[in-house]
Amino acid sequence: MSTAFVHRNLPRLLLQAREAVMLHTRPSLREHGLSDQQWRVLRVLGEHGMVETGKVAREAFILGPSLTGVLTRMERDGLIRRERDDADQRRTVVEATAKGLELVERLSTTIEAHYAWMEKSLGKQKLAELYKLLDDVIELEQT
Amino acid sequence: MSTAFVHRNLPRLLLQAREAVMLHTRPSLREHGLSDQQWRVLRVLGEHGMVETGKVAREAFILGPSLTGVLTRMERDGLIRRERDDADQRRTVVEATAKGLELVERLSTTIEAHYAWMEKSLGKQKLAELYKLLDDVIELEQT
DNA sequence: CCATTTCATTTAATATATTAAATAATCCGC
DNA sequence: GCGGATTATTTAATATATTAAATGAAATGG
Repeated sequence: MSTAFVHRNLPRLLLQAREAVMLHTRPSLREHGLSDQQWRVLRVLGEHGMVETGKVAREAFILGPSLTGVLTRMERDGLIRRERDDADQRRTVVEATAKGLELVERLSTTIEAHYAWMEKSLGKQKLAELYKLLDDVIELEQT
Repeated sequence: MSTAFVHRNLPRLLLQAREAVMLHTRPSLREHGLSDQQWRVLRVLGEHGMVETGKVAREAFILGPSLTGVLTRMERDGLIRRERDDADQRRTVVEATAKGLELVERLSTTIEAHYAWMEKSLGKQKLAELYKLLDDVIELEQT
C-alpha cells in the first residue's frame, strides 16, 4: 500500500514564499518611497528604455486598469514620463526620468546582493531547481 | 571558467506560478461568487469550525484590516456568522453558515481534482520537490 | 486595586486589484 | 473611402492591500 500524497495548498505556499523573499528587499523599496508595483515598473523601464504600457503591464505583471493608476502616481512623483505614441495614437509610451533611473541603479545593487546571499545560503543548485520547477508549473497550467 | 549564474526575478516567478495554478481553480470560485480571499477564509473555517479572526488572518494569509472588510462582506452574503468571544471581549470569533459550509464541500471536490491532475501531469516526485524547495526558501528568509 | 502596558481588532487614508463597460484609434475587407 | 471588427487604453464600481493611528479590553506590576 502506498502512502497517500499530502498536498499542500500550493497557491498559498507560493504566496508565502514570495512574501518571504520580499521580506528582505521590501524595506529598501519603502525607504525610497516605492511600492512593489512601482519597483516592478521601474525595473522594466531600466531594462528597455522607452516602452509601450502594454509591454510594461505584461512584464511587470500588472493589469491594465491597475497600471493606469500606478503610472499616474509615478508621474506625479517625477519617476516617469508618459506620452502618446506618434506612430499609433492608441498606444501610450513611458520612460523613466533621471530620478527614476537613479533609483533603479541604487536598488538594483541591493537586489543583486540579496540574490547573491540566497545563492550562497540556499545553494545555486537548489535555486536552479526551483526556477526549473516553477517554469514547469507555469507551462503546465497554461496548456 | 564557470558560467555566470543567471537569476530570474524570483518574486515575479513565484507570482506567475501562483497565477498559473489559480488559472484553473479561479473560475470555479467566481461561479459561486467567491473572491480568492473569501475562499481562503472559507477553507480555514471548514477545517477549524469556530475560529478567532486572528487565526483566520494568519492561516488565510490576509492582514487584519483587509480581513475586517472581507468578513463584513461574507457576513452580508450569508457565508459566515461573527460574534464577540465571551471569554475575551477583545477577540472576535467566526464560523461558516450552512451555506458557507456547502460551498466548501462543493469547491473542495473541484480543488482536489485539480491537485490530482497536477500530480499526474507534473509527477508526484516533482511536486514534492517543489514543496520542499518552497519550504526551504520560506525558512531561509525568515532567519 | 490602579495605572500602565500589552494585545486584538477596527477605522482611516491611500494604493492596487478585478471585472465590465466605454472610448478612441487602427485595421481590414469591400 | 466607408463601416464593421479589432486593438490599446482608460473609466467606473467594488474589493482588497498597506500603513498608521484609534479603540477597547485584558494582563501586569507595584
